[in-house]
Amino acid sequence: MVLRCHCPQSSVILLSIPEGASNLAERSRDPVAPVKITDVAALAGVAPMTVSRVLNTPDRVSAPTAARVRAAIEQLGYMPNLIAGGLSSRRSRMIAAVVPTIASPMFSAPVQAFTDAMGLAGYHVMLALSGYDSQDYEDAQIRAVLARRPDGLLLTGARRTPSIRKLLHDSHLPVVEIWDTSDDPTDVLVGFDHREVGAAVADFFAERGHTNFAMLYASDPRAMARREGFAARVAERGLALVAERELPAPSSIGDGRRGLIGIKDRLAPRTALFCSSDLVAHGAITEAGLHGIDVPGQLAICGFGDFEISSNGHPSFTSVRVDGEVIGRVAAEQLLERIRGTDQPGRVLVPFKIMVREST
Amino acid sequence: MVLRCHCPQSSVILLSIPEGASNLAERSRDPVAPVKITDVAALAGVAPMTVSRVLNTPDRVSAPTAARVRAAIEQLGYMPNLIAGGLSSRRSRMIAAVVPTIASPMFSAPVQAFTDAMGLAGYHVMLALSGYDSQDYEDAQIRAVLARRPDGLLLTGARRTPSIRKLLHDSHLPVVEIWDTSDDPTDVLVGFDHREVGAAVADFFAERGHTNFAMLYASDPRAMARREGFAARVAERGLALVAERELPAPSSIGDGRRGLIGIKDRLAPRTALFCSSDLVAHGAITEAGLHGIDVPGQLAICGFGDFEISSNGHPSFTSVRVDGEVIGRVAAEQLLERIRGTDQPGRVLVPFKIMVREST
DNA sequence: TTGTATGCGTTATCAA
DNA sequence: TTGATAACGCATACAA
Repeated sequence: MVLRCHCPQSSVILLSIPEGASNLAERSRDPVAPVKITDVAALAGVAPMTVSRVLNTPDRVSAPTAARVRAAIEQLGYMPNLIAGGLSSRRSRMIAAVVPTIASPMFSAPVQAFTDAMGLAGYHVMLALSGYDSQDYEDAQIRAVLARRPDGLLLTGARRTPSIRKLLHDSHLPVVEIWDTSDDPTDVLVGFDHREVGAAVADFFAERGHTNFAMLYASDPRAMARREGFAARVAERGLALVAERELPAPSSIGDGRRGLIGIKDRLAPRTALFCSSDLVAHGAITEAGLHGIDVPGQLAICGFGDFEISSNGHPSFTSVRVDGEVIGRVAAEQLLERIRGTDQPGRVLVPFKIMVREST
Repeated sequence: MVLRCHCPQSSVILLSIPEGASNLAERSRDPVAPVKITDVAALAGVAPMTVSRVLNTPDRVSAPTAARVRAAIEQLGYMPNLIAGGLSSRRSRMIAAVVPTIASPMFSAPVQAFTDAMGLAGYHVMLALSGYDSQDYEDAQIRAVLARRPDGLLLTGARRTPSIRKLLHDSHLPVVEIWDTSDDPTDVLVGFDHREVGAAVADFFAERGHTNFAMLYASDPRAMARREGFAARVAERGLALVAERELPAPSSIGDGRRGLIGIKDRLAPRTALFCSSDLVAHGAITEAGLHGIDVPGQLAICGFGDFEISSNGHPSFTSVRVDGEVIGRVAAEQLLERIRGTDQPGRVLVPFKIMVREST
């Protein structure tokens, strides 16, 4: 027997089946009755509520009773049903995380740290990927996860549509927004100002004597905010933005290479280029090398993200460091405090820092 | 007022609160009674069951009734409670994914593709990160997610401890294991044989006339399987493995650099190096350049993963391509078929391919 | 410290 | 096609 794969792009897939291996083929429609709390209670000779207490509030149970209950749990292999518990207690112990993608370190790092930190506190994280294409899709993802009755939400960015904002308000759910800032966040926020980042990079270049600037930026809201801050500061200083180019979001190394090709004829003899991510910067540096453009002599380059490639590649390149892991961990802390009701909503602004390396 | 952050490693965090912004501070302990199915039913003048049918099996409801119900849903902003629905129907419409990390493209790509594909089918994905440190921790993560009563599981690799294997069998849950293969998978499997990969790379090098081999490998089970396949094939051919070094898992570019330093004194004049990931390969190439070791003249290098840096960096380098997105998408397909009961368990072996570039 | 009664919001099942 | 009833498995609230 040969299994068929309905995946159009994967015509190259080889298929096979295990020979005589024992597996779950015999899955029945009538699964073994799973052990429930009443079974444990019966075996331990206590009320179901006592079993529940052993699991949730052990200090309110006497030691000998608890021991009997634990023995029964062990013997039966009891595993509490958190769906039922969640319905009853109205606390799902789940958090929904809505991020554009986890294919970029920009978001995989905070999501990883957030998931780890929430896991330690007994929460599971549901992942919803919103992409970069449409606000409607993000809104739909938020609505969809709300049907799971999460105990809290992690959202990316601080720009919400009015209907989603109203929905979140009415739900009274703790919400942490990351990777951006706003004067009027939905609830808690852990992020930084992307316009400030752009301005800081412009200042950094200007202070090193640059007068000609360029930018390669992805077409996502935050990359565009960095671009605006950069361009505005260049203009304030009366300097020249000689070239810029918008790239797809999220942008890849290849986009950076293509981007550099797109702007290279407009570069001044000594230009300072700000790239909206380290992947773009790496691509731009690679392509510059192939065209004999000297970095940093003719072209100084600053990336964003401080991914490992900026420091451990060769040549190393200057990049704006924002610690995604810290954002994820602090977001978890803040959300947990909101869930426990021990804290007021607020903004946590995380610092960014320009890591100066060989490319500038 | 200044909020304090309890995050020890993040002493550099600046804190502030929004001024006069409207947010969720007024979160009450008695949230607005959420709209439930009975409210919709009352407004539409039907039984709750009819509302449920409009949502879940619309073809079993007459058009006019369905229209009235939909109007009521719209008017009240009703959002079904999937926790309650899950308890009643015994189907949570959630899948748990247990992967070591999403910080590496090795796993973020399949998880992303899997999450997207399952989302289209109405499933949400719960993420559990198992790390690389201990089997016990992975087992604990699997047990923890089972308490959520997922409708299926995505697990990484094909090596399960006996107790987990028994637990999964007894649960009768569809399980898809990815990124490895086994003669005796738990249920469905979408992966490939890492020993074969190692052997194929050894063959590739040998056919190009190499007689001296080296390896840098991460200390995770699959990277070690690639190493075994590589070393075994080198031995079979009667050739020499002149140097190898184990690196932390997951390994970074920096690990690759340090790894190369560790083996460089033992390299033969013409050595073929297999690295367990493209990050390691990139680090090794970078470090080789700094030591004046010519790639590929003195040192030929092959990576694993075919991450973008292998093709779009400079110099480009040879790498083993395995399409993580395809693995994720096919894993979703297979799991959905198992959930629907329309397919038998089996293995899908995805192909790998050596992408030859400038480093060999 | 432990137990009892009740409800969480939905869907399976059967009857009309 | 629609409705009534009874779970689903657990935790809240109160009583003992």
